[in-house]
Amino acid sequence: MEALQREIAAAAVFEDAIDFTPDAIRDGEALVAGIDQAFLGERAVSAVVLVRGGEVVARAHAITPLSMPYVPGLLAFREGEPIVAALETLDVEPDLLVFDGSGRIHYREAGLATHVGSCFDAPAIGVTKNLLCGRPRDPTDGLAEGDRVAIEADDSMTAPDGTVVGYAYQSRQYSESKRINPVYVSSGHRLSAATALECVIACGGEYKLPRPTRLADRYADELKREHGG
DNA sequence: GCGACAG
DNA sequence: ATCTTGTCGC
Repeated sequence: MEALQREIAAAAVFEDAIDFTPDAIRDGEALVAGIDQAFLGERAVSAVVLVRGGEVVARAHAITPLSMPYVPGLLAFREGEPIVAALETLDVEPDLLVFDGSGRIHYREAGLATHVGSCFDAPAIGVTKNLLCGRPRDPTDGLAEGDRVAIEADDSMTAPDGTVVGYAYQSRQYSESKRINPVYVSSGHRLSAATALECVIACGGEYKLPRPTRLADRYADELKREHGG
């Protein structure tokens, strides 16, 4: 599986190859898909929420059996197929896919966002609440809202040491006493690290996670309740 | 052997 | 991710 990830990484494009801009996302000229999952025993509940100009345009989901356990570094093999099942029920093509998982911030530069984005050859971004690997260029605690810190490749990764593979982004910061952790943003496919971050910022949101991801998160919970849990 | 690890 | 009540703060 590691070998396959290296192939996927080789096919992935970590440069801008998109036909929209972050501003287009703000202006409602781009369709963004937020993707997340919840679990029901040995079944995955995959949720997709399509957002345009901050408004929900459509939702799609799929409940499928899981074939693999969770293994750090191999998340795409567990969640990839279930997510594809949900994406296939869409009747429109999103301009951008935003995943709840890493993109290039991955040992072999092949996180969930890279894996699925590359398969669909669609622009993709990975957003996580915890850092899988890589090293922040500067301390990430105590950042102010809007701050960003580059994440560089470390020796646990195949990318050349020091390569900027993503960013820690302080999307929210309420008070200074009880601090919130930043989110980690990385390109999955057809985006540079910097543009991926700009796209996430353009997605907006009132919470820590970008709006599309947050909405998919809640939709997944809603589905989970409906189907027992 | 020790450390470290998305969801 | 998931199991889970109350609770502190804006």
